[in-house]
Amino acid sequence: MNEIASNGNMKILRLPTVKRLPTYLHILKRLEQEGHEYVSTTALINELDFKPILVRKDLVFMGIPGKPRMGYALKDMIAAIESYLGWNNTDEAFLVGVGSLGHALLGHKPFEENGLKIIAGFDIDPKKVGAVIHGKKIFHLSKLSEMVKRMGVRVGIITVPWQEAQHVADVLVEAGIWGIWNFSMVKLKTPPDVVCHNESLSSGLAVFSVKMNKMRDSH
Amino acid sequence: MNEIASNGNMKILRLPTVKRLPTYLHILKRLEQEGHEYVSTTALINELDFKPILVRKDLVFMGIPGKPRMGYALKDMIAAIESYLGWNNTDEAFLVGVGSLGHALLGHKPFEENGLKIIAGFDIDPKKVGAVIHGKKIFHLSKLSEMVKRMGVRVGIITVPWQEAQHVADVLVEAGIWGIWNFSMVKLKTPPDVVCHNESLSSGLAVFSVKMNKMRDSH
DNA sequence: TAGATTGTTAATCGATTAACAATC
DNA sequence: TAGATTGTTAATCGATTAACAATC
Repeated sequence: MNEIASNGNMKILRLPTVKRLPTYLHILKRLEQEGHEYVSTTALINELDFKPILVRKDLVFMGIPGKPRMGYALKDMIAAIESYLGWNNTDEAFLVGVGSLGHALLGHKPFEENGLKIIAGFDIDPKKVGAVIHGKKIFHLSKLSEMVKRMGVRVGIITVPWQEAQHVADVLVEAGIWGIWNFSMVKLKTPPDVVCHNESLSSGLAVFSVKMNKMRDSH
Repeated sequence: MNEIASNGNMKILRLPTVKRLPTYLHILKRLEQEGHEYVSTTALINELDFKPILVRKDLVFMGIPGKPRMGYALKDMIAAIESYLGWNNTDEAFLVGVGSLGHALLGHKPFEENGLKIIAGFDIDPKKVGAVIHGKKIFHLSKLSEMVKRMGVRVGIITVPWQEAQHVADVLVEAGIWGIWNFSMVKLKTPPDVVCHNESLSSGLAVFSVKMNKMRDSH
């Protein structure tokens, strides 16, 4: 009856749940390091903005069983979440566009712990090509296609200005990439068998701005 | 009857709508620069992942009127969205934690266009203190409180490792900050009159990872 | 046993989508 | 007028919350 919990592949996407998983993971790892073995959802919300029942629903969704009176085994929860996210095996990625955002992502350590290893950067700026940033070499964009093919890289990260984004996506797709994490502000046109996920810092700023305005109004 | 459209203050928050606004804004500005004056929601979705009716609902929510047969006036839409977000007047902000992410945000140009001007950075690393990054000077954390008070800065951006985040938040709150944009992975304990918005790159990566896994499974 | 916690089932809430009348 | 588009009202969908039985 419960298709989700009993289905090992877990094909059903519940985005709100997925977005909460990294937060859970972070807290659970902390608790584990502090020597805990079990945690209850009521204890968890001290570190969390969500209600315990919501956490429980998320865990049911991933098929993680708890023990009445005890809570959930940290080791199992961590393993289940990491496996669900695929963060226990690493994808190699190329990053295109070494501006200030690209620069930061090249050095963002959590990505490597979370199954995404950026192995090189690409740009067209001669001042950047040849440089080594956070230990990763920067190549000219013209090398991208050949290197994707030769090295079998599956993931591309786009941090170029929006005007260039579609062109870069076209090159990546042509080279046979499987997924694109797009930090530019444009909707990319890609074939249906390429995963394309758009990330927008501006959306976060918009929410923050509106919350601030609301607070200001009430003063 | 329609409290939202008729209420100038628009106190009601609809987060999903707010998150879409920056995307609209970006497209609308582009169209305006290309010389268009009006746009219909059906035309808009060429550049968008949403359905036209959803865009229309969002516009009704902000009280932006359209003209049957013509669509919406770009100038009015842009002005209304910017005013709703408060992106037409600028907040000054301090950024704490000049690691690779902080470094990038200091140089992230869209923020300035969107009402958020980072005017200085703070860190405790002697190698960073005194430096100038993307034109912004880096001060020692110990100067933070006094400078917030003296300069009347209202917004703090936290990009320190999670272990330090609560301490930095405490300093900001004590100094009288109004809002905190928190890029660390911990839930900050702040008084109710301080706006605190958490941003998580990991959530984005989680969604991307799960989409990738799903695609892989279907191969 | 008493009590805390899980996990199921049902209720509520809010957002998206559909249908369609109103407008130019 | 005919046709395209807005904007209202209703229907659907999905996520969160509440209530409570099951479990240790």
